[in-house]
Amino acid sequence: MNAAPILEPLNEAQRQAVTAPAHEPALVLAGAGSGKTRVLVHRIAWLCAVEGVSPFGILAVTFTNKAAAEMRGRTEALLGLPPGGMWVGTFHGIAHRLLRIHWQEAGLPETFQILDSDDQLRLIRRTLRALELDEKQWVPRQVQWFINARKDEGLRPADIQDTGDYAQQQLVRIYAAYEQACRQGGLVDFAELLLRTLELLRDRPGLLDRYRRRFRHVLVDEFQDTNTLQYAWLKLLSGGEVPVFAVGDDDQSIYGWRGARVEHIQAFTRDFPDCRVYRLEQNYRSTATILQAANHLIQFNQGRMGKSLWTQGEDGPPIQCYRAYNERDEARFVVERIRQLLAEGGLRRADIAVLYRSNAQSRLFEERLMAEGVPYRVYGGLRFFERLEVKDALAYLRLSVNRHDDASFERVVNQPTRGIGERTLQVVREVARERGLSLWAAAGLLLDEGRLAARAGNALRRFLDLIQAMATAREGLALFEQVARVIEMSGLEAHYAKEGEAGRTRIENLEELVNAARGFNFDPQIHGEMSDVDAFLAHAALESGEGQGGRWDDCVQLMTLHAAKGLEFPVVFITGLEEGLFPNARSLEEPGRLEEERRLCYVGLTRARHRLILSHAESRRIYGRDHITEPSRFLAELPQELIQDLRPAVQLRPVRHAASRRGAGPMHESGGEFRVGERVRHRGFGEGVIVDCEGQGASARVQVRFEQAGAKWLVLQYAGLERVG
DNA sequence: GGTGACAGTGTTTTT
DNA sequence: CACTGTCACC
Repeated sequence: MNAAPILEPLNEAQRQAVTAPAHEPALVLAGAGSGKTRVLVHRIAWLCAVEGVSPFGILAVTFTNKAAAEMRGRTEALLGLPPGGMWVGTFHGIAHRLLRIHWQEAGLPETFQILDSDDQLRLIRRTLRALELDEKQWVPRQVQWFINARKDEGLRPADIQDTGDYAQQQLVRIYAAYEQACRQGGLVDFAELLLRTLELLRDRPGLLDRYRRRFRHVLVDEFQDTNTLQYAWLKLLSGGEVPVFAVGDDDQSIYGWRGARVEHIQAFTRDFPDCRVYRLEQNYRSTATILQAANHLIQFNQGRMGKSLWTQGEDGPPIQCYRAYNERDEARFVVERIRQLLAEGGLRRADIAVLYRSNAQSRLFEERLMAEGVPYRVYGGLRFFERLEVKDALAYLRLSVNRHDDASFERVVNQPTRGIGERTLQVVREVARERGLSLWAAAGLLLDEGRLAARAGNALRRFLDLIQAMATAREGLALFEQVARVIEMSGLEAHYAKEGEAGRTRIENLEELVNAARGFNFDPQIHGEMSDVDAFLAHAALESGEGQGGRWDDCVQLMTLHAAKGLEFPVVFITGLEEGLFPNARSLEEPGRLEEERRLCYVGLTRARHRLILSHAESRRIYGRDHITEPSRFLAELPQELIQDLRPAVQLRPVRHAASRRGAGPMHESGGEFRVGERVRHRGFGEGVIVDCEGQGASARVQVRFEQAGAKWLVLQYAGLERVG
C-alpha cells in the first residue's frame, strides 16, 4: 500500500517515530501539542499498511475511554476501514475483556460484576461492620486507599510482609475479609481487573504465550501515567518479544498521587533493551509566547528527561495577569474579560476555558456567569452513572440478574423504604455470615424457617418476590424495555416524585438511563458471550457516562487543571494562582509533590492556543474565613517580560449612593460611597484598602485590609471611614 | 421511618 | 461556608 498519506502529514521527528523499526521497542517523548495522538494513529497505520501487520495483531492501550474512542476513530479514518480484530481500549477495558473470555481460568464466576469506587467503599464499610471495627479508627476511605494501593503494587493479603505493626495487621485483615466478600458476591473492583489479569497471564504460561503470539505490537498512550501494576502488565505481555511503542511526556505527569510513576519512563529504556527514544518538540498548538512561558516554568523541575517546545508560529498576544482583591473580584474580572472577548467576535463560548486547582473554586465563576447570563458548563463532579438514583436502578437490575450480589442487595433492600429496618437486616447479615451465604440466600432461609416477626417477614418476603418478579418480567424484552420495566417495578419514580424539585431531576435521570440503554451498542468483540444486560452493567461501571444527558451547547468551559489535560482552547484562564491553593498547601510538604504541582501548571499553560490569562486574589475566603494570600511562586517562575500586568481599575471619584443605584448592577461591587480598591483611613486601625463590599443602606459593610491590623469587616454607618489620596 | 439539630470535615480523579 | 453523617425524637 502507498505510504504517502501516512507519512506526508508528519514532520521529520514524527516521521522518525512512526517509521521506527517494527521489531524494536520505542519510547516517544511527546511534548504538549506536538502531535502525540497523531503519531500513535499513524504508527498503527504504518504497521498495518507498510509493515504488513494484521490489525488483529495490534493492541493499543489508553487511560480513558475518550482517548480510546478517539484513537479508534482516527485510525479508522486514516486506514479508510474499521480495523477489525484490533484491540483498542483502556487498561481496565482490556483487562475486563480478557477476564470475560477467561473467567474460568481466572477463578471468577461467569457473571462477575464490576464494582466502581463508590460500590467498593460501601463494601468496605460493610466489611468493617462485619468485623466489628470502629469506622472512626478504621476510616473507610483510608482502608480503600490501602487496599487499592496494595493491589496496584500487585500484592494480595498473603504477600504483605508482617512488620509487626498492629495497624497494618488490621488493615491486612480487612483487606482479606474484603476479598472474601468480593469472591462471595462475584465482584471485581477496578484494581482487581488489572491484578487478576496480571495473575491470569503470569500463572498460565500457555495463555500468555498465546497472547504474545497474537499481539505482535503493543502501543501505549500517556505512558507517564502508568502505575506499577500497569507497567508490570506491559512488561509481562511483551516478555521482551513483543515490541512496545510507548508515548508519553514526563512533564505532564500529574497523577503521582494516585499511584502513577513517572519513573517508568526512565525505567522503560532499561527494561526494554535496544529501545530507541524519539522526541517530539515542535508544538502546533500554542503561540511562541505561551511556549516560552511554559518552557521557562518547567525548567524549575529537577530530573526531567529534557525537552523544549518550539513553534514556527507567531508570538501572539502577551500573557495577561490580573491581581484581584479577592476571589469575588477575580470572578468578576474573569467573566467581564470573557464578555469582552466574546464581544470582540471571532470566538465561540466553547473556545474559552476557565481552569482552577480545586472544584470548590468553580462556584464563584458559576454564580457570576449565571448572573451575567453567559452559558457555561462545568466538567467533573458526579458523572451520570455515579448518580444515586441511577445506581439504585442499576442495583435492582443487577440484583435481578445475580441475586447473590450483596452490595446491590444492601443498596436497594429498603430503597424506597418498604419496612425492612436495620434490625431485620442485622439478623439477615448475621445468618449470612454464620452460614457463609449471600444476603439473598440468608433472607430466604430465614423466611422458610419462619424466624422473623410477622411484619418484618412480610416486608422481606415482598422484597424477594419483587426481585423475582423483575427477573420474570424482563424475559424476552429488549434491553431498554428491561431497564424501563425494572425502574417501574422498583417504585423509585414514585419515591422521588414525593421529593419535589430535586426528585424531578432524579426522575429525568432515570428516564435518561432508559435512553442510555436504548443507545447501548452490544459489541460481540468486546462483550462476547455476555447477555446484553450484563454487558450494559459492565459498560455502566467502566464508562462513567460522560456526555450522557446534559446538552452540548456552545458553553464556556469550567474545569480543574487535571480535567483539562489532553484538551486545548483558544483562550485559557488559569485562576487562583496563590501559594497554598496552587501550589496546593498539601503538596508543599514533599518536594516531589511540589514538582507535580509545577507540572500541573505547565499542563495548564500549554492548554492555551492563543490567549492566556492568569489571575490570583490577594485575599481569599476559604471555609468561610478570609485569608490574605501570596501570589503563587509559579507566577514568579514565568518570564516577566512576557507578562502584562492588569490592575483593577481603581475608581477614584465617589460612586452613586446606595439609594440611587437600584438595578445598576450587582450589589457587591459597590458599598455605598465606597468602592473596592479605594484607600481609606480608620481611627483605630489606620490605613488600608477596601477589598470587598456587601449590603446597602444601613447594613452596608466593607472589608478593609489594613496595613497593620489585617482584614476587617466594618459596617459603613459606624466605621467612620475616610477616603485617602 | 422521616425530620431536625449537631459535629466533623474539607486537593487533584479515571477506571 | 457548605456539605455529609449521626443521633435523638416524634
